[in-house]
Amino acid sequence: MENKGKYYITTAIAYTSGKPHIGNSYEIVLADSIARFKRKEGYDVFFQTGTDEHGQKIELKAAEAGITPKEFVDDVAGTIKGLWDLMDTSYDKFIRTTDDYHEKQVQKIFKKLYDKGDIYKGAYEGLYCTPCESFWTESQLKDGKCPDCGRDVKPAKEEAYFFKMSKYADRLIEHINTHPEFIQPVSRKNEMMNNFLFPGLQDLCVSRTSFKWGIPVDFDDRHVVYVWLDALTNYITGIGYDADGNHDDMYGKNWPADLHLIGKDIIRFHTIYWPIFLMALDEPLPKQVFGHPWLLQGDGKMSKSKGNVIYADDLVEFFGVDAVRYFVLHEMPFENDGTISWELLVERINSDLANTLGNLVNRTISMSNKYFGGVVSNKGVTEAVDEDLKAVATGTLDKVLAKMETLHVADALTEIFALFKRCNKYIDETEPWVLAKDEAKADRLATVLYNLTEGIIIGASLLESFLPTTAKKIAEQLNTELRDFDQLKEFGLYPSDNKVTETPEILFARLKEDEVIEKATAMFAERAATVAPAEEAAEAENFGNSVIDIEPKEEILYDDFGKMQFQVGEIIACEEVKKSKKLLCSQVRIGSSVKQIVSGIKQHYSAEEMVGKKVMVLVNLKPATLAGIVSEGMILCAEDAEGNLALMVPEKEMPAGAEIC
RNA sequence: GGCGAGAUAGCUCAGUUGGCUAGAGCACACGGUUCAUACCCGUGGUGUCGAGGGUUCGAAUCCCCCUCUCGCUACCA
Repeated sequence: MENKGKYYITTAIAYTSGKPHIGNSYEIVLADSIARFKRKEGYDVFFQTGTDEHGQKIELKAAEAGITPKEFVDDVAGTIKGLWDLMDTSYDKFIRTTDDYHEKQVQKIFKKLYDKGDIYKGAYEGLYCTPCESFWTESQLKDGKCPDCGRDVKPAKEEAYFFKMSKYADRLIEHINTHPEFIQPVSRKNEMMNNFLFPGLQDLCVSRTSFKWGIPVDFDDRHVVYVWLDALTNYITGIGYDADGNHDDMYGKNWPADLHLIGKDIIRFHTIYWPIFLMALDEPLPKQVFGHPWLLQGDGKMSKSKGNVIYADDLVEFFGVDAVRYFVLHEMPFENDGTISWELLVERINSDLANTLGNLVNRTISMSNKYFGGVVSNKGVTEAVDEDLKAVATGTLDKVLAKMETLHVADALTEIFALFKRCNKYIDETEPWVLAKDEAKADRLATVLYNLTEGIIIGASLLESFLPTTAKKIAEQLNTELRDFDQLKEFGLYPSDNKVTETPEILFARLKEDEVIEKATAMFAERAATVAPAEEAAEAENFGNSVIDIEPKEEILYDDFGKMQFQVGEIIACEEVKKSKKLLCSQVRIGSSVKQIVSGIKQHYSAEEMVGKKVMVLVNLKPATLAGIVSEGMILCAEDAEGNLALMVPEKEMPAGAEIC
């Protein structure tokens, strides 16, 4: 196979806050299939994946578990690597952001950018808006006041490091415009341009002082490096980048990356921040960033306490590795989210893997054994019907190549299965069992079986990148080798008079939907029973007995507190604010008066369930207009790290208007 | 609210620059076949191509408007 040069592909590194579910394990399989395919195309592939192990969330989870953050991430990283291995993925490098060489380079990179002036220490004196909890740069102020609320801004107590994003914005816009392939799918390009680049990039805060579990800024160790700056650089530190220029040869060879494969939720970080960091480092930009869609669970929302979270290892236990690989690859379209459910899994496996492919291999080998003692011979007795089979078999490679070129992996699989379907049809057209009854047709029969065997091995060779184990099994059963791509345009390379296995193994057994669902239901029930008592509190991640730290605010006087009037309010009516996605407009009875209050809680409470609730209200807040509606107060809520809200309600029955003090 | 995408068979979706009786896979029904994992092959849709209007000899495909869904983003007292 000719060498086509290097191909460096990466996945996003997985966040080690917990075991990833199947939707998160999809990416590694997709990347693996692309990596294997590129290798077969003749590229010198380097495939990197790994784990992202710093951040406040991990610090909290470790504390919750009573272990150190490092112990925590060692455990989870081990689990993730185990899953990647279970899925039969052929990564060349598994990087962890706690690896010492990575941490050292991140520190050097931070210093380098600081020395260069792209990172500067927060000059926020007079520029913090307390009510908005936002920092502003001088240029963002309107008439010297907060651009959001128009109030005074004042000196910030917390210092932080910032990255001058705007400095490189024009260059990035230029790059994106001149490289239409850079952001995939293209629809994402518009989102980035319209929402971030055109309105103007704000400088990014790239350090934190509110927690410790991160890479310290070496010249100012009260700060740790922002997790995204830490995580994104894995793509270069993993292949030997050195901030001083003493790169490993691997780096010179592989950078820039050919493809960053990531989830659509982190496209912003990979197509804006990451390219800009690279520009600041004077390094070339990755050639392509593909934000793939998600594989969502169809039958109800996943929840640990319900026990119905599907993990890759569950599916492997039920169906086997290749069946799972096939499903996630096939079910995931290019641009829209895909769905996973037990019903869909059974349907896909039965119709494609068991019926079309497995049965084809099985019936072909069975006939060879039955009619010729397993010997497959090309007797050269061809008929017109053979031509189409041969044309399809030798033409599939180009079709698959074309689909893979644009990363349409699901469509590539469909092309391969079209070949297997064609083989099945060929059996029907040639009717080997009829030929077998006439001894004069023995050579024709042998030729037919030879053609079938050849068609199957061509298909299996194409399938290898996606279902490596299955492809290998087919080759073993046919007693031959899988082929390189440059041998797939020729028909007839299967050695004549070769003998296939006498005992063909069933590749994929047909499944009964109700049995699978019954088994899955039992598994979920058992898991819910064991998980619920112990982990229900911890379930909703950081709820229950976990804790949350927020940025401390300035100390206030009792007088400040005394200025605020809190009362119990009864919601007597509530309706959605049509023009908004998050706002509910409530009529709240407070004593004998009724106030109209708008709250951003539509995603957590429906208008109907709000009615009748007694809630905590800040009543003497200056009225404001939201989405065109006057709001005369504030309904108080608790909020967790994920932004979930809970209304504050009195613990005992209290009348509307009761003072909260 | 801003920007963008989409609404096509029961389900998941294809439908190039407008053109003959609108397609594929799955599911379903019927027929054929028996080598094979009750499998394979064939046949079968009167689908308002989201609603309405317009341009055109002709529109799923172009224009206008409406409804709904989704993504990103803003607001979220």
